[in-house]
Amino acid sequence: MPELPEVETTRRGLLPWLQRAKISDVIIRQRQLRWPIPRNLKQLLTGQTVVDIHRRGKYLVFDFDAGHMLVHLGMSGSLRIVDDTAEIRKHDHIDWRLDSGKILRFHDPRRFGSVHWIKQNPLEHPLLNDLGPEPLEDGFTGEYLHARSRKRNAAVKNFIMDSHIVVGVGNIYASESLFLAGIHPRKAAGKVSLERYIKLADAIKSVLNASITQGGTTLRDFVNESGNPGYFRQRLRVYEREGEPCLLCESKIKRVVIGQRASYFCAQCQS
DNA sequence: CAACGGACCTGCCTGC
DNA sequence: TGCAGGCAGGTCCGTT
Repeated sequence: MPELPEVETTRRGLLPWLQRAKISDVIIRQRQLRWPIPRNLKQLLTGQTVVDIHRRGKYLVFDFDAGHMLVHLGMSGSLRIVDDTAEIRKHDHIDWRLDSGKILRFHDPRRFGSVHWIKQNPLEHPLLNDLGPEPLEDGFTGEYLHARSRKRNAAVKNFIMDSHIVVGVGNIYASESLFLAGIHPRKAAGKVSLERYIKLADAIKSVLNASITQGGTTLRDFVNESGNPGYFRQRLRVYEREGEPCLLCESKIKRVVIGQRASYFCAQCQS
């Protein structure tokens, strides 16, 4: 499910409900996610107050006085604010009960999501300390992509989906960005020119920002903190549009598999 | 190192 | 109706 825009949408939606909220209880119904939930999560969090919520790549970082909780939504995860009257559905794995009476509820059918605890600097967590730059921040440029890609033979689509190169670009936005930049997804990363990487970096920023504005993309599972979908799906130019006309040249959008992931592009507009 | 396939899971859709 | 197979917003890990 969630790529950067969906995680950011979740963060923004949760913040007003969670900032300065105190955790009164933690209920864990399923410990086996991508990694087991820390056994002492309940003891760590009960009585703690949420100070702030940040995002690093696709991780949400919840700050408490005692440390930081990291949450990854995997492919199908979502975090919602509900109250006591909401029925507990299948795959509602964790509830964080708040003093306010509200509940933060983690739902994840595929269980690729995860929850972690780190006492000190969250950026030093092994899952975060080697991540690439944030695509919406200044350190992310075409020059950077060009420099990192030299001698790399992998498809440029795989290259920009590598979180050690740049975070937050998943399968949807990789296809969308490459379309905007006019680059064929199979082209070797090391053979893309600086000029085109500058276009690509701009395309990534603009696609991610546009999606955040629409509350993200909902293909199947994604819902925001209120249980509502995102609306960027209607704006997708190539993703899941196989056989439909390219919005620029009207030739048929193609679907191919690159690195075991579906990839969509226009053979006329992308080279 | 870089690249690739497999692994982790469930649900839903298609076709026989 | 049932069942097998394929596919889905991720990403770590082990093997080449």
